[in-house]
Amino acid sequence: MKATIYDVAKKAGVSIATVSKVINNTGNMRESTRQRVIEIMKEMNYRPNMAASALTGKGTKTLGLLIPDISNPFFSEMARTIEDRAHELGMSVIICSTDENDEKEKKYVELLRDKNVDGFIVGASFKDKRVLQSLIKDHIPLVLLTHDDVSLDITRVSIDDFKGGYEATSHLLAQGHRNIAIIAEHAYSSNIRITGYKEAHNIYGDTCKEENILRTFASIENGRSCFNQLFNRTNPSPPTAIFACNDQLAIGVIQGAKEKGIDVPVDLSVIGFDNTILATTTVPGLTTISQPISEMGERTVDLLVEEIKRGESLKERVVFTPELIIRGTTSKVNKNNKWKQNIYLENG
Amino acid sequence: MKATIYDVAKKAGVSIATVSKVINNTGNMRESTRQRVIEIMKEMNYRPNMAASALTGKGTKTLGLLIPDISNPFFSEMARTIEDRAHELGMSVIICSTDENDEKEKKYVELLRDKNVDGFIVGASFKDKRVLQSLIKDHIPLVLLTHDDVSLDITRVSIDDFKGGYEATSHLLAQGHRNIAIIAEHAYSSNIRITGYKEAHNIYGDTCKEENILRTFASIENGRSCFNQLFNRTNPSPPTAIFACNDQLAIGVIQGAKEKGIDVPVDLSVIGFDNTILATTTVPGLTTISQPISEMGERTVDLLVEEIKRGESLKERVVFTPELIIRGTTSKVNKNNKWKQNIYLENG
DNA sequence: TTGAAAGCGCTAACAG
DNA sequence: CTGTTAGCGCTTTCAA
Repeated sequence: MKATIYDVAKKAGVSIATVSKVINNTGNMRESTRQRVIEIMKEMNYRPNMAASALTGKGTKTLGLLIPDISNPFFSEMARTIEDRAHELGMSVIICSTDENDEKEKKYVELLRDKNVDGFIVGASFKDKRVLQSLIKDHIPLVLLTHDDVSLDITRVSIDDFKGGYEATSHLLAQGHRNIAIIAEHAYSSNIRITGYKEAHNIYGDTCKEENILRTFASIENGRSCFNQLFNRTNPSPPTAIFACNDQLAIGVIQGAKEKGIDVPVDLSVIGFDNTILATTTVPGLTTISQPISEMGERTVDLLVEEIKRGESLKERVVFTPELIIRGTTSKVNKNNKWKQNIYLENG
Repeated sequence: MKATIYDVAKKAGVSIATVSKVINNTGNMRESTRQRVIEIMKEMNYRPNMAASALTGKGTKTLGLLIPDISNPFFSEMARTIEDRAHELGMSVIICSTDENDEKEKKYVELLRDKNVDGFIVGASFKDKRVLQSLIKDHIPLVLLTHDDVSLDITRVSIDDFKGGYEATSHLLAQGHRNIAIIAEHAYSSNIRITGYKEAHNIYGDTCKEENILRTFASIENGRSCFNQLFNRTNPSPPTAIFACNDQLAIGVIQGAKEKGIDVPVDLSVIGFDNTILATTTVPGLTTISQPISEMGERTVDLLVEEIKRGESLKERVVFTPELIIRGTTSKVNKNNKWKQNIYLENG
C-alpha cells in the first residue's frame, strides 16, 4: 500500500501537521525536524495524494484544453507547446477534441468541470456561447486561444486575423490576380480573415465576388471538394488563385488541382494559413501565413496560470502578428491559363 | 458555491447516503425517493466532486498516455482515437510527450502516479525499464502500445514489425533494388523492422551492408541528414532505395533528394512507415506501410479499461497486421542513375 | 427503505 | 516549534 502522511508522521515521530508543512514548505520549524521528515519521506518513497489535497482546495494542477481536433497538425503542434509549458509550471493538461460539435463542446466542459480542472484553454469555436458564459459567470479561469471574440470580455490570445487575411490576399493581388477565391472555416477567425481579404481588394480598387467566398471545415477532403466546387463547368470564371484559411484546405485544393491537371502555381496560385508541418511536405512548398504557434501556446498557459493564481480574469488581449511565408505555390497570374483553353473544359 | 451532496440531501429531505446511492445507482430505495432526489439534483445543477470520490477509492477516471511527441502526426492520430474511445468509456486522458528522454519518462510516470491515473498507455520507448517495472510491481494497469517488448510480460498491442520491415524491403527488392538503406529509429519496433529487412534480403539471396543501416530519431530534419549521410561523396555506392522507418524520416529523405537534384522515384525509391497524413500530402504520394491506427488505439483503451476493472493484468498480446500502401515514391531500379553519372558527383 | 457514522489523505486554523 | 482538530465531499458498512 502507498504510504500516507500518517505513515510518514509516525515513522518520523512527528504529527501529520508537521509533515504537511514540510510538504508544502510552509510554516516554521527546526531545520533538523524538516530534514528528518524529508529523509523519511524519501525513505518511504512517500508521494502526496493529489486527490486529497485537491479536496482541501489546493487545486488539481490540471488544465483543460479544448480544441477541434488533436490530429490536426495545427492543434497538435499547439498542444505540444501548451503541454510543455504547463509541465514547466507544474500542471498537466487534459485534451478534448470537440470536432466543432456543440454537443461535445458542452459535454467536455462539463467533464472538465467535474474533474475540477484549475482552468480552461479554449481553442474551439463554441457556437453556443452560453457554455463559455457559464464558465465566466462561475469565475473559472479561462483563456481563449485563436478566437479573438470581442463579444466575450475575457483573456484571449490570437493572431491578427485581419492582417493575416489582408497579407495573404495582397500577396495574390500583387501578383496580378484579380479573381481570388477564399475558402474559409466556420470559425470566428475566418470571419476576420475574410474581412482582411475584402479590405485588400478595396485597397487594390477591386471588388470581390460573393461566390468566391466558400465555407467549410478543416480537412484535406473538404479542401478538395471546395476546389471542385470552384472548378465546376457551371462556373464561368473560376479563380486564378485560392486563399485557403488553413494548410489542410490548401493541400486539398492542390490535390484537387492535380487531379484535374491544373498546374500549381502556373495555372493556379494557392496560399494556406498556419504554416504547419504540412506546408513543408508538399512539393513545391506551400506559401502560407505563419502563426507563431509556440509563442502563442506558451503565452496562453502563462496567462491562464496567472489567472488561476490571482483568482480573477486578467481580461488581457494578446494579439500576435502573422507572417507571410512565400514558398512555391503562388506565382504571377497566368492570363492564358492552359486549363481555361482546354483542360478545364474537357475535365470540368 | 457549487452544490454538495449535503445541499442536495437537505433540500430533498433525505440523508447524504441516500443521495450517494442514487448518484451511483446502488442500493435499493423507494422509486419515488430516487425520483425526487434526481429531480433536486437537476434543479440544483448538482455535480459530484470527482476528487472526493477518488479519495474514497473509486478511481480518477483518467488515463495517462505516454508518447514520444504529440506533434508527430502518427502519435497525434493515435492520440485522437485513444481520446475518443476513452471518452466513450467515461475516461479522460492526460497526454505526456517524453521526447524519448529518460528523465522525462521517469518524471511523467511519477506525475501521472501522483495524479492517481487509473492506468497507463505507454507508447514511448523507456530505455530505463525499471520505471515500467515499478509500475508492474505495484499492479498499476498498463498497456504497451507499438512496443512489442517481449522482455516485459504485460499486455501490449502493436503491429507485426517484422512483417512490416519484411514487406517494405521485399517490395523494394522485387523492383530490382539490391542496395537498400534503412533509416531506423532508436526504438524496439525499429529493431524488429530491421530484422524483417534482413530476412527479406535473405530470401532474395542477398546480403545487406551494415553501413546501410542508420539510426536516428523521428523528424523530417533527421531524415534529411541521414539522406545526406548516405549520399555523401565518400560513399562509393549510395543506395538506390531507402526504407525509412516512419513517414517523417521518409519525407526528410525526399526533401534531401530534391535538394541534391535526385529524382524520386526515378533515381531513388523511398518507402515510409505509418501511413500518416504526411504520406498523402507529398507529390507523388508516399509509398508506405500502414498501421491500423484507429483499431490499435481503440483496442488499447479497451484492454486497459478491462484491466482496470479486473484489477489485474490480462497479459494479452495483440498484434495487428501492417499493410503495404503503394503510392508514387517507389519504382523499378534505374541502373543508370542520372546522379551517379553527374549530378551526384557535382553536388555530393 | 433509510440514515448515522467512520473513514479516504490532506490542509489550515488554532492552541499549546 | 509542534500538535490537535475540524473539515473538504463522497462512499460504504451497519444498524435501525
